[in-house]
Amino acid sequence: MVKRVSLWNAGCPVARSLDAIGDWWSLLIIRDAFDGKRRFGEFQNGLGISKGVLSTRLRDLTKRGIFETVPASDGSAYREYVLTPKGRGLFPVIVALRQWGEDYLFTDGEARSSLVDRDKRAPVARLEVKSADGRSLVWSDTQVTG
Amino acid sequence: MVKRVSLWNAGCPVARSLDAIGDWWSLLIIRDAFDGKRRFGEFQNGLGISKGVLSTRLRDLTKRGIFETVPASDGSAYREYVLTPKGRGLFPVIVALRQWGEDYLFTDGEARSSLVDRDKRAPVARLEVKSADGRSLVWSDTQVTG
DNA sequence: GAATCTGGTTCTATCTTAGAACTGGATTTG
DNA sequence: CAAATCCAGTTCTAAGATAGAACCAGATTC
Repeated sequence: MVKRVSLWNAGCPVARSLDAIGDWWSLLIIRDAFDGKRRFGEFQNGLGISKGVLSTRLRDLTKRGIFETVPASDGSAYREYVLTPKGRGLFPVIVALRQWGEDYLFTDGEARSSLVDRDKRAPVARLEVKSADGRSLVWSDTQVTG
Repeated sequence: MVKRVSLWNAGCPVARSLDAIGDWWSLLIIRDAFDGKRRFGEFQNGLGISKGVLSTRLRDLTKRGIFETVPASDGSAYREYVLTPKGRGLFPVIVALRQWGEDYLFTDGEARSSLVDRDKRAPVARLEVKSADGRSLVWSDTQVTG
């Protein structure tokens, strides 16, 4: 990500993460990759994003090591975009965003998608922030140091 | 959040969350609120953000119920911005971003801040995505339905 | 009471996104 | 096998978001 105030020098991991993926579209593209999309046209159709923006974002995310391109899985001459391990490391971020949205942005009974465990078909458990020895923590139990 | 393609109608909690907080600055403002900042000037000095953008963002986040304004804690005539329970619900999102950044965006030994448990001073545990019955899940163990 | 601080508002310039047209290679179809 | 269509982009213009500075009025400090 260029241009804007750089958040890189912050010494804060949150700021560095947002420097990499904090534009309007990147996390949605990453979400779609987790949902199985791989082809340029799949991302574009699913998101309703302009092709120019998608192209720029995919290029940047690939440069940052979040995506890589591989030969298309159907044997055609095209290439597909898949998440690297670094990209897959963003799964808790996507889950956290999903759960916050579920809690606060949908009314009871409103139709929405769910994230489930493939085996049991049960919704994934709520994410919990915990201490090293397993206690559940709310934000006021924590502190940023350094 | 106005203007851009609205992500609200998506039926996807991730998209709705990003509709609310997916601009360049909101999560950083929210991070600073978790770090204890309350005053307009504190946010502005800490972030190095233009006052016009900060003003617009704080107003929008307040309208969305993520922040509320309260009388200043020092008894002056000013007001302060504090997170609502809805805003505090974003703590796992901030922690997830922090942990991804720690894992992938800092080199070994590079100085950075840490999130610790106030009591024990130990770093907070890694977030884990789990099934309803407690198994640890990677993204390929999960599926979006609906 | 003057100086300074505070929390904005307003303005211009630059970057990001929206949307459409264009392009050349790949694939499909008749 | 050639024409039609699909695919993955590139390029362009217009509108919105951000960067940065100037301005302003009320609050606070000295």
